[in-house]
Amino acid sequence: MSRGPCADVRGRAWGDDDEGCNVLHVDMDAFFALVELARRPELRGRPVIVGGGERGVVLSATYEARAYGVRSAMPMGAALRLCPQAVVVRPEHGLYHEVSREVMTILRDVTSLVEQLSVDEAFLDVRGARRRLGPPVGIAEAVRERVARTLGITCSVGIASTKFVAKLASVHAKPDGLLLVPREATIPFLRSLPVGALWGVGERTEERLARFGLTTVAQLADTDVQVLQGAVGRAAGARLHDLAWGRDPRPVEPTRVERSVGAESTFDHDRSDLAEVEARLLRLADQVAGRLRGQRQLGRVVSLKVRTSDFRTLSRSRTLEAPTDVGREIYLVARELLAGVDLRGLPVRLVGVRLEGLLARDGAPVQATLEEAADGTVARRRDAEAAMDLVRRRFGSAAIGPGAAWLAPRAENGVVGTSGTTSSRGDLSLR
DNA sequence: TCTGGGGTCCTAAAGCCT
DNA sequence: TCTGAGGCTTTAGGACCC
Repeated sequence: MSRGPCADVRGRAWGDDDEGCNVLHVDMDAFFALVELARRPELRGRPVIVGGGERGVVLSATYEARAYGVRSAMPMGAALRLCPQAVVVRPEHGLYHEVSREVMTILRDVTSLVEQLSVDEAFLDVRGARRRLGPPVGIAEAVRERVARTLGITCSVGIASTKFVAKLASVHAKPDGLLLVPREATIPFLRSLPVGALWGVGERTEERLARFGLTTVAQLADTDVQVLQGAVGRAAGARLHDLAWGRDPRPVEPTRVERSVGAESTFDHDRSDLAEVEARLLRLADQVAGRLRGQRQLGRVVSLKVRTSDFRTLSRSRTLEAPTDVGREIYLVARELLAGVDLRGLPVRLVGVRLEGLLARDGAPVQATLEEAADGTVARRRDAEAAMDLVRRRFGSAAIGPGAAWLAPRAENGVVGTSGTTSSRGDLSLR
């Protein structure tokens, strides 16, 4: 699923000296698609696209589909025009997370220094594993063999002295391959790449750099850092210059702290009725709160995201007096933020809510306001939602939900100054 | 062609405080 | 008391990654 550079360096040997090359980047090949093939072998050899939905995009595609130009994040319509004979499979995220957990277990058998980047990739620091398991290339081969044998899917591994170069190496090893970039080959390897290969250079930055005549990493490396900073900003300019010279001191971090938790959803068709948008918002707030409680975390900043039919994205955020993990509180703030957004009369395409400023629940104050704390409303609400968590764990996520989603989405004790009946009780509905 | 959902990080403006 | 500088925080938005 990585966006790969297109320089013709694949298959070139960069040497076999692994001295100081302790970082492995393990990247699953066409992860979702190959997981589907593993359980449906009759699809092997055929172009398969995982994605779909009314307004979906390609989440993953087999290499047979990619041969027709199908890429991840491409709208399904466009993908099917390129490859009409493709088999479309609806994603099953629960399954992919399960397989992902098994992959990570295999990786943690090698070393405890595993930094999971996403569902399908991870960095390993194998410095300490060398004595037990041998050189990094052997470790990488063993990992690839075990993943293929036990899970029936393939992965590619990049080996280098830094995380960034290991990641680039795995891209060039794809599919089902392995590439070592020795420490002394780092600079020539990097200089052979286009600027788009650098971490943090997407479409916009690539265009901006091109206006300065910079299209290759070599050109970028030879450019004064202040010129780069003028082109792409202070932080990005300095970082790109460092990366172009192979400077990347970031260690492999097995315990990364999450900075935000959010949920968003696109309507199957754009909605003009605000009540429908609010109902979706309530469901999302409930989801986010449930995840926060599951992680024993609280969030202090509620952030709302709205995308209108013209694909304009607006965001609003508010810092709470005290952090929360209560869905109803998150919903009420998000709804107020929504009321303050000028939609210019356009229908809503997407709505999302995110909690930022996370902290561990243990020891943090949980009341929303002094008044609510005094009458125990928030504590009761929190208990009710925690009870819903238990029901969901036992009977599934569809078993219970916040009732106001379809009962009376705008009737909230006059908090937002709307009319309608009020409901100060739990609003729980068993489905 | 018509663009998902989960995130992270950066920038800039504005407000507040010292 | 007024003013300005500088730092910090909040907010909005953009770009990027998988």
